[in-house]
Amino acid sequence: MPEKVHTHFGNLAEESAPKPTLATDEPSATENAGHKKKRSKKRKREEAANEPQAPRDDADSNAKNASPSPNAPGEGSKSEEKVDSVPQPQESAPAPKSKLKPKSKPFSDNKTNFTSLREKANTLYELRKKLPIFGHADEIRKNLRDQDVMLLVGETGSGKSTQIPQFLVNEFWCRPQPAKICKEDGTTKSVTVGGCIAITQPRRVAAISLARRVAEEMGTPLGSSSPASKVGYSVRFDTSTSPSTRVKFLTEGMLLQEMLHDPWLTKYSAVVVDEVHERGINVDLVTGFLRNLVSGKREGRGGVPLKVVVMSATADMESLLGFFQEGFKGQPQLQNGTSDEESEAPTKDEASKDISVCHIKGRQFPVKTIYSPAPVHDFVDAALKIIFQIHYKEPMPGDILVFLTGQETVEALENLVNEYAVGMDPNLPRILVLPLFAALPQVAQQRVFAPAPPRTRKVILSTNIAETSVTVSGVRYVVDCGKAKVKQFRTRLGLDSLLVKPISKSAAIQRKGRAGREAAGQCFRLYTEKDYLSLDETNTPEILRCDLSQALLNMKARGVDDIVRFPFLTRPPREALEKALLQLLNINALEETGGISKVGMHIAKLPLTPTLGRVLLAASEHGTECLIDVIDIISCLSVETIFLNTTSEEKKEAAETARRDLYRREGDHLTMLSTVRAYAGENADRKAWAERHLVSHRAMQSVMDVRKQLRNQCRQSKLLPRDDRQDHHHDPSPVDILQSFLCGFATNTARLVPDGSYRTVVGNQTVAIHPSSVLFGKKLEAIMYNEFVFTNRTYARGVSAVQMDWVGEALAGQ
DNA sequence: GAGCACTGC
Repeated sequence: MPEKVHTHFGNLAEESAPKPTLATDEPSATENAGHKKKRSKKRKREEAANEPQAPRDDADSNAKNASPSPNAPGEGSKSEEKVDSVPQPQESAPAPKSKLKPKSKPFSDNKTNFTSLREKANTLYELRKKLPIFGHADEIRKNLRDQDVMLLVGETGSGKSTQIPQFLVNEFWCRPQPAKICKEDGTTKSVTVGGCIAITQPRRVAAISLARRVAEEMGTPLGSSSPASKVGYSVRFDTSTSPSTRVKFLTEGMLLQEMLHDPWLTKYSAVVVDEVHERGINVDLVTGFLRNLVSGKREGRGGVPLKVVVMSATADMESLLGFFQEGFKGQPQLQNGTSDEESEAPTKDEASKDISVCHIKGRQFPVKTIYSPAPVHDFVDAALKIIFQIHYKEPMPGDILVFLTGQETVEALENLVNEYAVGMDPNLPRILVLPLFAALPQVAQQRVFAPAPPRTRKVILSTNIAETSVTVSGVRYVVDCGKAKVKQFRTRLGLDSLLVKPISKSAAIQRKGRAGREAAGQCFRLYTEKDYLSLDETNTPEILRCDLSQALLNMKARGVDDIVRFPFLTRPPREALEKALLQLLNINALEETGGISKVGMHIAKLPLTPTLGRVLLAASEHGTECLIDVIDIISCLSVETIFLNTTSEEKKEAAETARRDLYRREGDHLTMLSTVRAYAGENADRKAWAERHLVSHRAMQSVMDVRKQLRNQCRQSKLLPRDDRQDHHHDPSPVDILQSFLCGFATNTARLVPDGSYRTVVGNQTVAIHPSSVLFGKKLEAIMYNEFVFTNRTYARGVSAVQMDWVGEALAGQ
């Protein structure tokens, strides 16, 4: 029910703003109202390589968001850093005959204009010198000469992500060191340790664009474009490095993968863990492994130290400091026992006992905070008032960024602002409303980065995507509803909940900061100061909010037998750990003793959740054809939803008909299979095919990437024949496929009860088929589902019809 | 009758 609320903010006069009667009289302004289906939705955000975004005037975030393409829209709206673009090599260019380096990848050094690279680097150097971190270079170098671990608090805009690797790369300890390592049989082996710096990032876009930026600053070609390239990156499906790579940006997951093969990280002299405050689960694993590595005897590195820099934007350094100190305290004194005398590695034992801490101010303009004087019940309505208040009162230029909770509230407010703007004083500047959320099609997202037309104020209505992932320039006003949707895994129910929750103080500060990137700004918080003070300090780490089975299997695969003694940055509750262990036992990934099984080892190497990995192995027992089909389905399940929502009514009709030949009565799994097959079988124009069927072309491209990766892996592990180049035109066997899935998802099943609803087989919970399912509204004996999610009610997503006796068998088999 | 944000040999 819409409530009339008075949102009078500070001393800002309200009378000049139009009275938003619409907002208060119109129920649809609320979170659950119905301004929906106005636009095509559900498309994954463009991958890094195609993501043009406006550059910014601070190097740090500029690099993280900058467009890879020199001609991308949005680039150059700020001129400060706009320099002649460096020639960007194209991966697809045919290999020219190069006299210089015949072994090099297609891209030739004779095309790389080193002079122009150097010139550009010189220009950039002038800008680098102005970064807040630049004056700390010597201090940072000294810290890391003396100590192995450094914690660095660098506020946004300090330039830490781009500059730290450059400060360190020419240090003596960063050179490759000859070392001898003891092998298990007692013999020693001469190896080279170190030489490279790894910098981890939570997102692929950031990893790629930072690499590009640092390459420019260092005046070196990027990645695999030249064998002389000193800067590269590595993200899933896209690794670009050269034999000369000294600075490598990678995603956290990628470093974990590298550690699975090289637990001692022998390639690296230093690992920089960036954006730790975001606290994704992978950061918790990485820091845990790194702590063991730096505080241990380094025998696998021949005693050569590994420098670790942990960087965060928020000042929550005490817990990190305590975490690493604990590691040094608990370990035996470093005796450098296995290192050899010729090694030039510093042998200062005491160095590894200490940790340095460095604090760098950000470069930020002041932002004035204005709180709501009274609690706000309808933040869409409150935001509407504030938007027009700002627009009427505040001078141009100055765009408005509004943080909302989800697509629904974004679209509701979008409609209200547009309706309202019609009656606005024609002498006022115009308002351009721009929605921004991850499911928004790429083209629509890009409109946010284009500068506003003359005499127009942009009003960006965003989910928390704008908090970290995306930077919009031109913003001077932030309106913060104080809430966000958070996914939380509830261990006891095995249920994922997506709920609107208050944000943390650090998120509130982050949102506010978005107003002060280019000039002084204002932040309107749609909650009281008292509410602010009662917020949690930091975001709940992901490790406390997610299913731990994959993380635990990962640890087991690395030989961490005693999970309880693993150094967790934040220790998950015992119950969550036990649940995950039980789940791994159920799918036979662990032995009864708790050690990893052969099956588990196999699953751990797959880029899949343990359950999906188990399904893949089960399918291989049903034969090659079943495995091929199950890989197609699993590929769909590991990307965002592949079906787009229909835009207009007429289009909907046509699309529904076109899609109907893809639908399978067995359920979503076989529907996905038929979709992948049809898409892969389309040789003429896959994009047009996808459009005709209202299937997300982007999602399908990811599906094909995953499919290729999984097929390759199955070939390597001999689950698939090496020469399966023939097309797989066999008829799928739904029974084999669904029974394979039941091997992983036996507990994700529900049966129909007499009142027509479904109850879970384990736990007897009520569950409804999600409206996105092809089985929505159908009554079947029993269903199996991939996800059990709570939003407004409990839903099963990724649903297929199964028989109760299969479920019984599958449960018995566990 | 519905979709916060990320990510992986």
